[in-house]
Amino acid sequence: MESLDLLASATKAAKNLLGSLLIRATPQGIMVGKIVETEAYDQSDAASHSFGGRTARTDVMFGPPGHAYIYFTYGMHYCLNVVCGQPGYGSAVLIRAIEPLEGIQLMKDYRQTNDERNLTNGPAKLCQALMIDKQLNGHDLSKWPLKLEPGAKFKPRQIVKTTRIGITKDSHLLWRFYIKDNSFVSVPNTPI
DNA sequence: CCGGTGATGCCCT
DNA sequence: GGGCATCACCGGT
Repeated sequence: MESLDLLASATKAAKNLLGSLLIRATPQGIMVGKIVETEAYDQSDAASHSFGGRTARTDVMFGPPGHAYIYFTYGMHYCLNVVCGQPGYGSAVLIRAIEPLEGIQLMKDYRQTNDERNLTNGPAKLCQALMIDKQLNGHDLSKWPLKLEPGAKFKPRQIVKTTRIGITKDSHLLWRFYIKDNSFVSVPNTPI
């Protein structure tokens, strides 16, 4: 996982994570997806959960890189982040969308839909598809049952850099990154 | 296709 | 008690 350079800043790690693979094992089978959309968050940034300091909820964000920070929001949804940066500094990369590669029928079962385009094109949708919830908060992503592995590399011209979704503070920052022309991106062509 | 809105529970002020 | 790193559904176009 060294090649992902997760000790880097959140914005750099967010770009590095594009194309890497998320691999999930459940009793029902294995699922694999390629990360196609990410957002960076760090403690200098008012939109970040780590802004304003370490709390019980955000503790994992301040821990070692390569672990999963999973939070619960809007009373019903989970979202997955990959912790990055130096331990002690609260930063992470939100995984906003993946492209389903393997175990697609299982993802459809967990999502209770047959619409492949709508399976994993959003942070809460991909958690539901991969059966990810708070039980995996703090999990080391080099280990089963949820692994992160390096995958395809993308050139800068293949990566779109734009504003983050669903925030109000520091909303001008261009801290969202996605793979150009990939049909599993949650919100393509955001006007800046 | 698009914008508006209700669901629903936890955390922090 | 307010606000939320969201989603599905609804109605008008």
